[in-house]
Amino acid sequence: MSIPEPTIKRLCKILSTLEILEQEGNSFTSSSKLEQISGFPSHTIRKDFSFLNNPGRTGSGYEISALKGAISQSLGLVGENRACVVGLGRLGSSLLEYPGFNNGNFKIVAGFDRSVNKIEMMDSTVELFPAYKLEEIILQKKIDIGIIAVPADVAVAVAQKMIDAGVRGILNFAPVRVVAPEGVVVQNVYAVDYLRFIASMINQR
Amino acid sequence: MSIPEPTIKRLCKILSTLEILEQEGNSFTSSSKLEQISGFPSHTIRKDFSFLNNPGRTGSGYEISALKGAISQSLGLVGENRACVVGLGRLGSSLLEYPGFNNGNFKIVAGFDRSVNKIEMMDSTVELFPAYKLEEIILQKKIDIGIIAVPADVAVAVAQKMIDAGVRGILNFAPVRVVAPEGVVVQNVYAVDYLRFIASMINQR
DNA sequence: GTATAGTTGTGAAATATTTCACAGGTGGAG
DNA sequence: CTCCACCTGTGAAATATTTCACAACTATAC
Ligand SMILES: NC(=O)c1ccc[n+]([C@@H]2O[C@H](COP(=O)([O-])OP(=O)(O)OC[C@H]3O[C@@H](n4cnc5c(N)ncnc54)[C@H](O)[C@@H]3O)[C@@H](O)[C@H]2O)c1
Ligand SMILES: NC(=O)c1ccc[n+]([C@@H]2O[C@H](COP(=O)([O-])OP(=O)(O)OC[C@H]3O[C@@H](n4cnc5c(N)ncnc54)[C@H](O)[C@@H]3O)[C@@H](O)[C@H]2O)c1
Repeated sequence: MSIPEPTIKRLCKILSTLEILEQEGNSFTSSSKLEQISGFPSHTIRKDFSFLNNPGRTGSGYEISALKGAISQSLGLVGENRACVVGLGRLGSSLLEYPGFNNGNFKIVAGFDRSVNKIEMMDSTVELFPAYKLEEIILQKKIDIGIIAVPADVAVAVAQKMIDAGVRGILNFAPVRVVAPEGVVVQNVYAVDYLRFIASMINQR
Repeated sequence: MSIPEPTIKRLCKILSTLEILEQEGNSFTSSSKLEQISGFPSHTIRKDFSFLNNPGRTGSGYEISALKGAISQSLGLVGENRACVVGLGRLGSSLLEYPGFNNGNFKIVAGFDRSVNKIEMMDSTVELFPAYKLEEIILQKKIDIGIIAVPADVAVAVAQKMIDAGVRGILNFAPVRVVAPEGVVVQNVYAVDYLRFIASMINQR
């Protein structure tokens, strides 16, 4: 039985929440605590968990580490998904050290910028390359996911190169709608969309 | 009749798409063209538009500027929503000049950072203030929406100050789940959630 | 004029998702 | 032990959303 998309999105958020709870020293939680933190109703959360295999124990709650495992497994978040960041300006350099990008199932294995100078000056734990090596390195390092942090006018071209080189997913921060062929998953993070959503909730509900 | 939330989110994205189309010199479009760009099925788009008042003309398509107006109006995106950015590091300084934040219904009217030095050195068209003036300026400039771009460990405190000062919406980029009382709309942009969503689509569908 | 290929808008049907209700379990206090 | 307050898991009901189908319209070409 396939998991509904709204459930997948909630599970992704809950996974982050669990990591935060764990960092704070908790090892158990419950659907009602998760409701308080995440805002999703507890019955929805329990229903979501019913797509997992036996994550909790009737009567007591959920053991966080087991729950994390069950969610990761059901979402197919196994193994190590390799990603790269293209465009090492303000946003891109921040993303290189974004906590959580290098935890668990993800690893940033390369950064790219057009400016060779910038690459040489930057000091990062991630290996950096000039932009013209993008396709070569994606193939060589078997990179699955490309993260776009370049100016809008070159974003589509960068996306095309990534697709040609065989990435299977793209996370695009540039204010351009990247489209991809069947088989490549794209998420466009267009910041103004969130502002609009906030404003529409403020102004009408 | 209130607009379904999935429809609202799609309309927000379509609005961005329309702006891009308009910049490219188009003045008409159709649901099938929008399908190609946005990925949403054309019948869903038309159904979404049925919540607006008469945006298009049967037979021909949609006039982009009229459509933009109809969407904005229905979403309550009227007047000028004033916003501020707190934390002017890499992400924050990029957000200050993010195109689209200062277009149409939004205006960034202030930036804040803890480092007074940074504020004095930075050169921006937006007025900048030291962080301790946050509440004062939010009140004075009647700021509706706060954007958080500070490190995770201070994000909750910053959010609380914003709430106390009376913002009605918060867009949080720090990897912390900000919770707010009824009446304050929060959107948490937790980048790793998108990576997880991409990975789960790649690995299972 | 007439065909043709496109278009919108929208009820109704088909699906998907959320909510409800509750059986049944747990653990701690007295 | 009993009581109490909490918990999960899940079918079934209620609701929300998407999809379909098509009448009606428009613009263009010939
Ligand atoms: N979605 C969001 O939340 C969000 C937030 C901030 C910025 N942005 C967007 O992210 C992008 C980057 O913003 P920024 O402020 O970091 O810009 P920036 O100007 O600071 O950095 C852009 C970097 O890209 C590099 N670059 C340019 N062309 C390139 C190419 N063809 N290949 C590789 N590298 C190239 C430049 O050398 C530069 O280092 C912009 O499109 C911006 O609008 C999105
Ligand atoms: N969601 C995303 O897509 C995304 C992307 C990149 C970064 N981030 C997050 O955004 C945040 C900022 O990242 P960054 O790389 O720009 O960090 P940064 O270190 O470059 O900048 C942080 C800035 O916040 C300022 N600051 C610290 N405490 C403050 C306070 N109490 N009040 C006001 N200003 C304060 C600092 O002076 C600094 O200028 C981090 O939490 C990061 O994890 C999110």
